[in-house]
Amino acid sequence: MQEKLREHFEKLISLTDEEFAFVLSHFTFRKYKKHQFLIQQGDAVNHTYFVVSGLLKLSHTSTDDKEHILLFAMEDWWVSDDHAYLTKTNATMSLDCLEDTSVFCITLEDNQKLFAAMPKMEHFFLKKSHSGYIALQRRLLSLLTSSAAERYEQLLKQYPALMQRVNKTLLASYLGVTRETLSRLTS
Amino acid sequence: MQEKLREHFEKLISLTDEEFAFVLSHFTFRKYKKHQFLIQQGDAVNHTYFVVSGLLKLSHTSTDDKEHILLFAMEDWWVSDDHAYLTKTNATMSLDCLEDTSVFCITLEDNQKLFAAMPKMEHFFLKKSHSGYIALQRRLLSLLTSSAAERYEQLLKQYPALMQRVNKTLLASYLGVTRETLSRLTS
DNA sequence: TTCTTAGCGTGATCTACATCACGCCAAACT
DNA sequence: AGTTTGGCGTGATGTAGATCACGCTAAGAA
Repeated sequence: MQEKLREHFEKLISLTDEEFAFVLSHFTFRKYKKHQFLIQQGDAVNHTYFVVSGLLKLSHTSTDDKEHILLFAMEDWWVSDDHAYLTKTNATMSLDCLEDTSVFCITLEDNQKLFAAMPKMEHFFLKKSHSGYIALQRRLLSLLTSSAAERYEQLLKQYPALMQRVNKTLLASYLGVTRETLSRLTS
Repeated sequence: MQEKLREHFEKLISLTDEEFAFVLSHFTFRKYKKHQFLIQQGDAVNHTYFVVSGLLKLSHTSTDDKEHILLFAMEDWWVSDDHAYLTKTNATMSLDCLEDTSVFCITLEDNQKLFAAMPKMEHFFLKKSHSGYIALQRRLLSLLTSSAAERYEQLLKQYPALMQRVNKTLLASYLGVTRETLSRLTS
């Protein structure tokens, strides 16, 4: 369990046992059931989360009550409403479980303490942030350049595992089309 | 000129004269004319750029020859084809000047040296990366939730200065609509 | 068991936006 | 001065995808 977290860090940086123990002391382990919310749109956001197992969705519900999915967070992903988390403002997004899920979470204060004490953790998160940024850019381009059918293909290629775990209504919402349109694309 | 760069860093971290001199030694100052390319789609990407003055566009041209704009980089912005820069792969985007532009640029190697020597620079870039990520998320949501007219409004509000500096064809391409559609929205 | 609800497909219709095709004007070459 | 080019508006028409409205099936809940 802790091993998952450690292995995850050690993909990019190396840690002694003492260092990892120190890092770990800043995190809390938690379990959630399917349908539970980690973040509710409108509420405060106290943590950022590392997914040990399970599946979450980060989504925004617009005033016309439509849900738009920013990302599906699977094993080994970091997820939160980053803006709300970093600026201590209220969430504009919700984060909830599509499956039973276990996470390590960390508060902003602990995060800052950890960074101050261990520059290499900042190095780690800079790399993570870069990958996240690049993935988002790719998705933005995909929305700008591709039709719904093409975006679906790309998603299939990039995250084949998702298809087995997420229902089509949610996939459609991630792709930016309606359930009906996605259904017609696949059938 | 160097002052611009220093002030920019000092919005988030503080630097002694010696430290700034050290930082500066990793950068090169360059000037480009309107229509010049800093990055060409398909070529290698050797630098990331800090815009001192002027205006650039980062864009991707798809196989059907349509240009899609990822961002307009104004004064004080950092810009590159990040993925190509960080992984030393070929650019999938172009970066070119909409106005005469001056920049500080840095290679990946110098960047890494700088980070290794000065953790606080890594701290600085982590914050920048976070803001970039958050801005991209906002834009993604805007594409998912809003009509062309609404996106135009939002852009007006967020970057009023852009309207004076960028022609409508490019604005349309940033918004993800055709020139004609944008024209009909505004008239 | 029966009732309710979630997931999915599908037809009919509607609409935001794209595409194609003009014309006008002002800037910029030659 | 004349000619080309870029920027912009606008009409007519086409189309991807939304919306509304069904019905079917399977899984939970009472």
